[in-house]
Amino acid sequence: MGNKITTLREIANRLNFSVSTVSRALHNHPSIGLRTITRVKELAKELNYEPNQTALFFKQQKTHTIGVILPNLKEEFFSQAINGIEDVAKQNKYSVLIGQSHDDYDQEKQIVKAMKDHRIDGLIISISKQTEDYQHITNLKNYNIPVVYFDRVPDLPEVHKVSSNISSGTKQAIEFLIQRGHKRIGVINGPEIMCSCKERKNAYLKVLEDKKLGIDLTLMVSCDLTQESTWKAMDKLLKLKEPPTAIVTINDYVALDAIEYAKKMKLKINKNLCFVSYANLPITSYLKFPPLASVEQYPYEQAKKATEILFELFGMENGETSEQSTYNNVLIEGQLIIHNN
Amino acid sequence: MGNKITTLREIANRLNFSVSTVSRALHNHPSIGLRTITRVKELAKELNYEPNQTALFFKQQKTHTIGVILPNLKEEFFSQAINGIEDVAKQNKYSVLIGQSHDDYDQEKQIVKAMKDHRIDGLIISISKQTEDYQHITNLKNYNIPVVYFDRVPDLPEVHKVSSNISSGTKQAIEFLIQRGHKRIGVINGPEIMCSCKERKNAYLKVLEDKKLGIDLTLMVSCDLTQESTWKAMDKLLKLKEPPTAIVTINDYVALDAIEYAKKMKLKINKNLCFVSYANLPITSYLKFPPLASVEQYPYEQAKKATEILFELFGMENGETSEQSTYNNVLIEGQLIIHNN
DNA sequence: TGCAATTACGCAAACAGTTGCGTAATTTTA
DNA sequence: TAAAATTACGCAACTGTTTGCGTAATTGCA
Repeated sequence: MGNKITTLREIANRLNFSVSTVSRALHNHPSIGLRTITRVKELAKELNYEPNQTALFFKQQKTHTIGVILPNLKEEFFSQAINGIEDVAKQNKYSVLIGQSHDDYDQEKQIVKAMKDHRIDGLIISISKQTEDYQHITNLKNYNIPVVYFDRVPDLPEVHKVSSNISSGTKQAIEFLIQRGHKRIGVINGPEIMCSCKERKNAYLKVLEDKKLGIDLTLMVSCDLTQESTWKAMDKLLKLKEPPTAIVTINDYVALDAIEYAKKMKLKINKNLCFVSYANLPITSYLKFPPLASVEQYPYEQAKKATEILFELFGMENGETSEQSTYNNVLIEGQLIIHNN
Repeated sequence: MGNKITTLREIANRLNFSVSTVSRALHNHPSIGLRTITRVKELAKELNYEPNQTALFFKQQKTHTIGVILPNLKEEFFSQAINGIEDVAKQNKYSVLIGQSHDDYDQEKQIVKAMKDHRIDGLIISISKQTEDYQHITNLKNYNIPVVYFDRVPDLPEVHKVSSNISSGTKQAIEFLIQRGHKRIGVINGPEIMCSCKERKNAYLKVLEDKKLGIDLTLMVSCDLTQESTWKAMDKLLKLKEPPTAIVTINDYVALDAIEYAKKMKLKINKNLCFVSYANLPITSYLKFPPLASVEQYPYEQAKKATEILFELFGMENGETSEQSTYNNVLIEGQLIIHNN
């Protein structure tokens, strides 16, 4: 019943050893006699001794915990990502503290603070769509908490980050549409402050230029990822004098909303109007009207890689506490997946 | 730059006070003079003092952390649930340690151990579909770690749990189908070891009896939630001499797999063969062939309630360390949502 | 048999903070 | 003006574990 938790002292008292001897015995320290080691280990097992991690966390200034902050676990993209993080963490015997920003800057800030207070050893973060300044995050280096960004990464040079290669993904998407004969290709992009959106924009323009299709900036609109703003964006595109015959959307969720709007407007999906997007969510395979194709961004791999980098940083810390000279900026190649319908 | 983390000692040394005075000053202890309090607080602010939580965790034997173990965040049900948990945790200034069992008993055990070692203050868990014995969890009471189960709860009397009222949900589902004229209603249930599955079975039988429809046990098959076993289950049902005209499945994911199988068999979904399930996933609204109806189980509310109970338990702990006389067993009423198609 | 080497263990500090108790210094009271 | 009350602070212990250093006890060797 009142099963007291066993401490080193308890074992030491029972065997008339000092606490330090017991500690060393359990760690097979060479200066402890074999008989002592045996006796200590036996009693430790009998009493089901388990070291008090909080004491260790405190002493070692390490919590064996990493923080993970992402916008929203409801998005399959992120719930896949967290698997990659958990898997690597588990391999390294680390625990995972989770927090969702819900794409809200203030919440993100709060969570970062809570995790810093919790003395996490490192942070993996995909920033909220509202986040424009990163002080609350970069500030963590004052506490020696390394940070690795993934997917939604900031446009800063001196950070570690893993993200999808939006340029090549966009190239694949647009070229796919051009090959299918589309000449007017619209884009529903995300908020300009998101780094990936600039990249998407530039890649889009570059492909059109390379293919000599001519550039019409009215074909490029943006949304803030909500259904409402997506519908507004669709409205703009469909009201053009020459509306697009295909639309590339920032992700599958926006695509679904856009498709819903198009249906309301009595357009035949993937006939009058084609859609291509990013993320390649598994659920699209069950859909009535899925996008024609979607750029798979490998969230599991992105997150896994980010976490691996974080653990590499843990390893390096010992050697050079000073500023590192190199920052990881990993690009994961996307892959356009064409859905058969 | 090498911004050292400020400690109480640092402040004490600079002001020539003792550490204890500084500590008390920061807590507005009445025995500290106003001037001292002011000076201490000023310097603390200047040096950006932040208490070392790991030291506090250690001293107070509390980590202000709750553990959450669930089968899989990929399921929207659970990613909604975690919002409920996070919200309540945040209100109480608690952090959330996460772990996914991936419906694997051994992984669940490992995670429980890791969380116990981490000295979480309490645990919220939805058990894996493989879990038959609960010792690894009930064992936590030896460490004074209270546990609240939710959704997938064990069939034990002396535990705190929150789950969906499967009986009433099932009643709604079956009666809905009967009202629509169905006389042969099949069921694809989950593994018998899952507590909710027994309940579903009993509720099903009871409704049929009440409505005097006659009971044919061949209409009730089970699966282990994988696509493969769902297809096998469908195969059994469809090969009956008199196959069912409607099928109730344990959840929407199984429904989707079952529907896919039915399509392969050239059946007209929701014409030849109707489906009703549980969970009411948001994605079903985008589906080509959604189930006719689905029992909403309010994962957010379930999880929120479970977490609230956990915090109540935290509060009680002080008063009575002995065995509590009452155990929470909350049933959340489900609601059959009929999808318009 | 006496000295060095080795073996086997204990002491105490350190991590950062909280808190019971003790005690100077100041103020109030008679 | 001395005693009592109050104010304002410090000492030290405590949480569990690790680890540098010191030292008895044992062994080896000459």
